[in-house]
Amino acid sequence: MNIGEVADATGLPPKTIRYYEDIGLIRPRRGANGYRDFSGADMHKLAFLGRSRALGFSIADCRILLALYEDKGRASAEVKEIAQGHLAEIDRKIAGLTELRGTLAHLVAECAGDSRPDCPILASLADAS
Amino acid sequence: MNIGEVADATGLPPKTIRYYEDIGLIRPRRGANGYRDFSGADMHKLAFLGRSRALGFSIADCRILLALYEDKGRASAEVKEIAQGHLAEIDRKIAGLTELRGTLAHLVAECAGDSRPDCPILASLADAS
DNA sequence: CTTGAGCTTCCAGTAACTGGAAGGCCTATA
DNA sequence: TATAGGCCTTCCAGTTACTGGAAGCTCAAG
Repeated sequence: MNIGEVADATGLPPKTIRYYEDIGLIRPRRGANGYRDFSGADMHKLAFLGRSRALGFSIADCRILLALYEDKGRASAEVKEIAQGHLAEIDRKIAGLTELRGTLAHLVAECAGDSRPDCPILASLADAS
Repeated sequence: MNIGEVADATGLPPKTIRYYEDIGLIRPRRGANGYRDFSGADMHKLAFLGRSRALGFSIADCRILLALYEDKGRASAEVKEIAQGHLAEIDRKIAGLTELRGTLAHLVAECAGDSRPDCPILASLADAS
C-alpha cells in the first residue's frame, strides 16, 4: 500500500506518517521505485498511534505503549500506570485552565466593551494588586 | 536596573526577558558596559507581559494587548474582543480535555492493572471498533 | 589581584509536526 | 509518443515560547 492510501485509511497525513518513520515508530518496506510499501501490520501500528495521540499521549508514551502492545506477555499494570499518569496530567491541565477561565471570565464580564478607553482587563494586567 | 533585579521583581527569568527584547516587545536602554538598563516603564511592560502570559494569552495577543495598553485612547471593545476570543479557546480546550479524560478514565477503570497480559486499554488503542 | 557572580552574544534543542521546493515516477489522454 | 497531472521522494526551514550551554566580558568583594 502506498502512503496516500494509508493516509486515507488511518486519517493521518502523509507528512505525519513519514515523520513517524523518521523517528523510528514504523519501518515500512520500500518498493523498487523507492516508494514506501505499507503492510497490514504497519497500518495497524499507525492506527494505534493515531488513537493514542488522539487520547493525548505523548510520542514518548506512544513509543512505550506500542512496545507493550507488541509484547504479548506484558503485564497490564505497566500500561495502566502510563494511562493513569496521563490521566493525572489531564486533570492538572483541566484544573489550571478552569482557574484561568474563572479569572478571565470575571475580567471580561467587568469590561464594558464599548468605545470608551476605560478597560478593567488592561487595568488588571497592568497592576495585579 | 540590571536584568537580574528585573527578573527578581517580575518573576520572569532573564532568558525570557532577553527573548522578549529579541522579538521586540521591549527596548531597554544600554549602559556604557553593554548591560541592559531597564526603566520603570520597561518593568511595567514586563510585569504586564508576565500577567498576560500567565492568563494564557499568546505572545501575538500580548503584543496587541500591550499596544492597546500603551494607547490611552483605545476603545475597550478591542481588548474585550481579544479576551473573549481567548476565553472561547480556553472553553474549547477544557471541553476537549474533559471528553478525553472521560474516555481515558473509562479505560483505566476497566484495566485490572495486574501482572496478567490482558489489557483493555491496549485493546481499545489497537481497535477502536 | 583574584575570584566568583552577573552580564553579554550566539548556537542549538525542545514537541510534533507542517509547508514548500526540487525532482523522480506513473498513468491517461491527445 | 509527448505531455499533463498527480503521487511519490528527500531535504530544509518554520512553527511556539522559550531554555540550556558555551565563550567571553564586567563588576564588586576580599
